[in-house]
Amino acid sequence: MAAGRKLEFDKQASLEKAMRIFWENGYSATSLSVLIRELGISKPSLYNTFGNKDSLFTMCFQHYVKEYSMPRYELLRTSPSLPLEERIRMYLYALIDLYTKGDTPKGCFYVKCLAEAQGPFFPEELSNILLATHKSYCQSMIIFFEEEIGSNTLSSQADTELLADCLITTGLGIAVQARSNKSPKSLRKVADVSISNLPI
Amino acid sequence: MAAGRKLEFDKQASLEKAMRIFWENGYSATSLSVLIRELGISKPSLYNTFGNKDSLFTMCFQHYVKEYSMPRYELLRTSPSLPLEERIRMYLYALIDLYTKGDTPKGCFYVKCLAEAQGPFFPEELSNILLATHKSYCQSMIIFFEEEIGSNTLSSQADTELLADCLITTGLGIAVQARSNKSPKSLRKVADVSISNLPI
DNA sequence: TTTATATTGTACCTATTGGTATAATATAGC
DNA sequence: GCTATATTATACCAATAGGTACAATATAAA
Repeated sequence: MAAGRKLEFDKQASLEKAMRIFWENGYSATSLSVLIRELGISKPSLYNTFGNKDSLFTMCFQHYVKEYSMPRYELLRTSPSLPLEERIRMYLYALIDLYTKGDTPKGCFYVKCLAEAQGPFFPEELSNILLATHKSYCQSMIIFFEEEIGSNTLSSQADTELLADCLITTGLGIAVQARSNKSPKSLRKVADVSISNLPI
Repeated sequence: MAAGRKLEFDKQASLEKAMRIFWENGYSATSLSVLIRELGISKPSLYNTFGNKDSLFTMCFQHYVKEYSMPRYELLRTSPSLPLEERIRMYLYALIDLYTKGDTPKGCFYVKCLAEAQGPFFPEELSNILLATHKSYCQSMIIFFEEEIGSNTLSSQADTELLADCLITTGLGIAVQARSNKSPKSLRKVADVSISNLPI
């Protein structure tokens, strides 16, 4: 173990807390003073552990993708015996639950980041990370559908890029609606219609 | 005419400029100093004409709804001889053009506002206005579909609330995708799928 | 032409922003 | 127990935030 005084707080727990604050308020509206007050640590401790505001935000975003987005995305591959349509339903329903239930803020942190990015006063490096992540998310959704073709659960005629775009767009729209207090019940109905329409 | 010195700038033109700045950057990331620099007016002039930052933002939002959202929404009622499906397509295509083309910022100001609202540091009065507007937008979309039933262009069995939710959710998702640099071409394809799926 | 009113420019206000220097404090290895 | 290292608390920094007081300036009505 390295010499020196020990950290007096749990780094992962603090990251989770910070992420929820950004999730609720966005990057610009979240100040360092609020962060240190809510995390219960001092400013130098925050800088010592997470770098500056931008790098903390980046870590929060990656934490969200890893711990919140990815597990839902992976529902598409678990239960491979279920029809593709039903796995997509599981995926969308899980997103709806995430966006509307539990003790986390309403809506989707990922979508909030996408909405906030790209302005001239938003740090360019952060924008690049957010957009690159979204691009790779879209790409992996395409790959998912290609693999479905490979395992004969999807017609080889299917337009995988279109399918990916449709599914992702539905998820994004649902996220905005959830943030605006739409009920999970009505959003599940929307998801059902969206699924029944997919050209699969 | 009222006595006193005349305004040295065009109030409507300034409102449009301010709206585009908010559209690009959101409420929190837009500072008064940027606004007065870009509008080319002094701070007291801004306060004299538009109140404070919050009331200027509110005016910008209402300006957007009136001048940008509403005209697209009304495309659903113009050309009543066209099938409902085709009018919905016109509506969604017009939104896609707005979100991706022209000299206005990418994406949808309305969606950006919805995404930013409701945090504890976002002025509560603004949140209320944004959410109330969204609610009434959803409501008027329901009414639109009810009127379609009345004019026999939609089955009386149709679930108007579900139809409204689906159409609006699609529009919101497309707005986020547009902000994230998706091409209008691919978004039109998504819109087409979404329309072909509508339970009409 | 005076007078009442409206807009302007300059200068200023307090509070908060993101970020840091410094010194005290705690720990692990020797 | 000493020493090197890591974390802490306190205090501070310049820059900017939203907002205003005030005097100068321009205008329309009387």
